[in-house]
Amino acid sequence: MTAPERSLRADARRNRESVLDAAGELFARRGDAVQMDEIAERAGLGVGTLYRHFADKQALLAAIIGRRFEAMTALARAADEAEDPWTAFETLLYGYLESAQADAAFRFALLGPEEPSWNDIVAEKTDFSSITERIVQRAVDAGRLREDFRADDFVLITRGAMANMTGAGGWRRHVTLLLEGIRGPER
Amino acid sequence: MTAPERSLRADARRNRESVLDAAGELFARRGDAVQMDEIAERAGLGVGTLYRHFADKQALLAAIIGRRFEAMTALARAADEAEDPWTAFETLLYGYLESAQADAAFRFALLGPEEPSWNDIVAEKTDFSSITERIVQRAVDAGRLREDFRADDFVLITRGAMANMTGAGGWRRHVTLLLEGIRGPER
DNA sequence: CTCTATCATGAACATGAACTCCGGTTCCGA
DNA sequence: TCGGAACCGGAGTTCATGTTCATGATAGAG
Repeated sequence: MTAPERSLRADARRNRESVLDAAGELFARRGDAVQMDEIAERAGLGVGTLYRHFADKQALLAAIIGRRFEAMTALARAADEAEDPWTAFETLLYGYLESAQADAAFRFALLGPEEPSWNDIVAEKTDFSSITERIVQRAVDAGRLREDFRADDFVLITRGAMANMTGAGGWRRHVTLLLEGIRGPER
Repeated sequence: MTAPERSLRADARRNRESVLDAAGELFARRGDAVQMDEIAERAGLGVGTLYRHFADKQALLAAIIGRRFEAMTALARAADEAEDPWTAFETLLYGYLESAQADAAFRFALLGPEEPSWNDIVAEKTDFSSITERIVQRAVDAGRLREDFRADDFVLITRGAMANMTGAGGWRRHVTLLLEGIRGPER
């Protein structure tokens, strides 16, 4: 994901961070629609500098999304700490969705029609998938999720909720409706 | 919706239809991404002719989406014929979603982040909303939908399912998960 | 302090897609 | 059959954005 090799001049490293921060904030707020000049301005740099650090817009976006996925992985790991399986699941689900709500670029990347890869890239770069699988399995084993619930279903409901994030906070309602169909035999 | 006024010359009317057909098919397949030249070529016309009939791309898109919404309204009306409330609801839901699956432009229009209006425009131009409300209410009254289910929730689950239409047929699974949380006290 | 490899800058360029324009064509009523 | 209003075509214009590159600045080792 545009790896920052070793020994970068101090100013260069600083600028790189500025770009990442500016892009992160703008992408989060307005998704892919922000333009390079805008990011440069907000970072207090010239456009050329952006291109010194990232090959093109796509690469910059990828870096940002990658960053978010790392945060998601940390979040999943934390959720997995909970001893109660249902708590773990709920923590993961709501944590994921609240993060998604705050990041339009992330949502668009996952909801867009041209996403052949993101979920796959994630699988290679992080162990988000495997942690999610474990959490789901724990909840299933405890009878808190229907028996046939799979990690793929997590993606499904996640996408569904994200699709309801424009406008009011309808996604919580969506999740509520889902939860009551998701719960297993116990309780 | 770019109303076809009275007395249009025969060739003009014919061409208008060609444009609508071509645009409908292309938009359905690839969404907003198709370009005007492409539509013109497929319709066997010059771009100029497109612009004679539709002010801009947006207007053309609006005409297409409007068309689909009329079809949706017919579908809802038909569903409402069923005497069993649950059958009516299911017919509407699956009919809606199957249509949506066949029309990418429609999906993008509803899922896109810049949709302040579509659902509102629909309310003004068709009575899709009111029919849906009636069908939902019938199902609620019969105890087939949870008591607090509202027409807004229909939009919610519909959006959720549409968000799962890229890739495999995951949307059916999504609906299944939802249904089992949607069903009311009876049965 | 010096020197140079590294970095920054932003006007200029490249690209692509929506839209316009007007000479040529066709329809249709009388 | 004829006149002219309505219509068509598609090359060219416009505009918006991503990307480059020649020039100037600077960090930081020696």
